[in-house]
Amino acid sequence: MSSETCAPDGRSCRHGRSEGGCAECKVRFISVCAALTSDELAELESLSRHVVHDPRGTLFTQDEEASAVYNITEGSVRLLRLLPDGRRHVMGFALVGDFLGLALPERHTITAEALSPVTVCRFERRAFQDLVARKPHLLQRLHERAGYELGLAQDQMLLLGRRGAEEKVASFLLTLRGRYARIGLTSVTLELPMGRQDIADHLGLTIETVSRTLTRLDREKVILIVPGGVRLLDLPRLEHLGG
Amino acid sequence: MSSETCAPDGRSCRHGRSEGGCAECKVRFISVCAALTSDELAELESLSRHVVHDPRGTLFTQDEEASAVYNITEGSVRLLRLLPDGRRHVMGFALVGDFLGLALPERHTITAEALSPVTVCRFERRAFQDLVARKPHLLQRLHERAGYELGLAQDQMLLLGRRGAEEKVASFLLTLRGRYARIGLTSVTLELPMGRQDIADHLGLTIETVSRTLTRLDREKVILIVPGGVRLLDLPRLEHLGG
DNA sequence: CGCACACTTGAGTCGGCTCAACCCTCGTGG
DNA sequence: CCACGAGGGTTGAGCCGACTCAAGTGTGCG
Repeated sequence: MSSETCAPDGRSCRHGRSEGGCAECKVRFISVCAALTSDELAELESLSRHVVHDPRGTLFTQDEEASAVYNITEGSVRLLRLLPDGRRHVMGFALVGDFLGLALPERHTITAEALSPVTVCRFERRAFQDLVARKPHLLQRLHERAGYELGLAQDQMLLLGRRGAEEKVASFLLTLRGRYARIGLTSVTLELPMGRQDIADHLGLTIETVSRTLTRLDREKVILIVPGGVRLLDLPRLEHLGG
Repeated sequence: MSSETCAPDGRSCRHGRSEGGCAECKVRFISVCAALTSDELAELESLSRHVVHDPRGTLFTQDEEASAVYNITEGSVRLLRLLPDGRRHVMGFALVGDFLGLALPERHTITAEALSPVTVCRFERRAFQDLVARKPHLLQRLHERAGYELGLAQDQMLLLGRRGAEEKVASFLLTLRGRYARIGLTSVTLELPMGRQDIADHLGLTIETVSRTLTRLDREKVILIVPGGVRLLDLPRLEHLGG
């Protein structure tokens, strides 16, 4: 574990060279890296640097210049936008294997904060951009991924426009379940690394409404609230509620 | 004006070879085409076919195989998603210069319907994809555009999560104004090619609430409702209301 | 004229928000 | 060991704004 210059609040960030290397990386086949040959992977690896963030640490901040792009190899991240008047909206949550900054923007449009201990594969944006320019099929892959994100954003808009707190919460749980499944996590118990306030800000509800709705679903034995998550007891019913 | 096979409802669609050619195209410099040299433009032009849609005509439908991508050269389009239960949500509106299908999806995730007489530059998806594969900087440009779209989607999510009908409507008008400005249309009068129901479905409101809100803004002399649009009378106030 | 369609306006209801209190867990320190 | 406080979560009472339902007003068109 080296000790280089780090994020403003030094406590929330440690650096280190990749250990097993990309070849053994657990997100090797679920992330954009899957588009690369082992040669290219080696090249990518030389650009990468593992960074660990403590919970509540900031990966990057809205409007700040985008100096790097990130691939999450461990932990969960919340992505949010702040309004001038102080209100906030949680655009989404990034999980293991998710790529942050795939639009390769000049400036970040969102803030990313660690929800748990988070490990990311960090690439200098400039270097990464150069690599992309030389590897069209990597760009292709990034673009596909961006299309997927766009689809998620559309789903989310639909959800927000759709009224009904129950519908929103049920749909949120199912979506999260689907995303976990996509990366090979199919436990009956759904981890909720984010707090109630985050869920509320994500769904356009208040924390009280989220809490009440979850409690009601629990009372009706659709879900079971457990520490750190929920157990999905009655999936058909949940799907019926969520659309 | 040739007469080839056409959309299912023949009345809403006519084909024709580009007239002035891409070089004289009015969206030449505001669309993705701006990334191309004149040589490439010629190549692109050979793939293109102008198609005219009557109002209410369908350009393409959600879930259907994406056989082509489109560049709008005239008119406005509404983009919507249908839910199994019949509810609909208007994801957004595409204006002159907008590119449809830039994620190059296998299947369309949305339905596109003409709001007015619409002319598009239509490219077979396969051929277009081949061209993109040969021209990395065109892909680059598409990807940038996708990033821009993602930003718009985030703005829209923020808007939907934010309560307050007035805030939503004001923000919608300002956003539309900004988009018109971006393509060189800076009239005081804002064209609203979409109906009240479309605005409502876009903002997660009901048609009555949209109507009432516009009426109130009119009464308070912030806007003036005119046939086919609104005149923005008190921009500072509107900006204050919309954030 | 009469119909269709888009939009407006009004009255009453209801779901989620606001405000406020309370509960529980966990870490800290006497 | 318990007291304490902080933070996250839950629960309750009342209110308010957007929805629902319903009727009315245009405007264009055959």
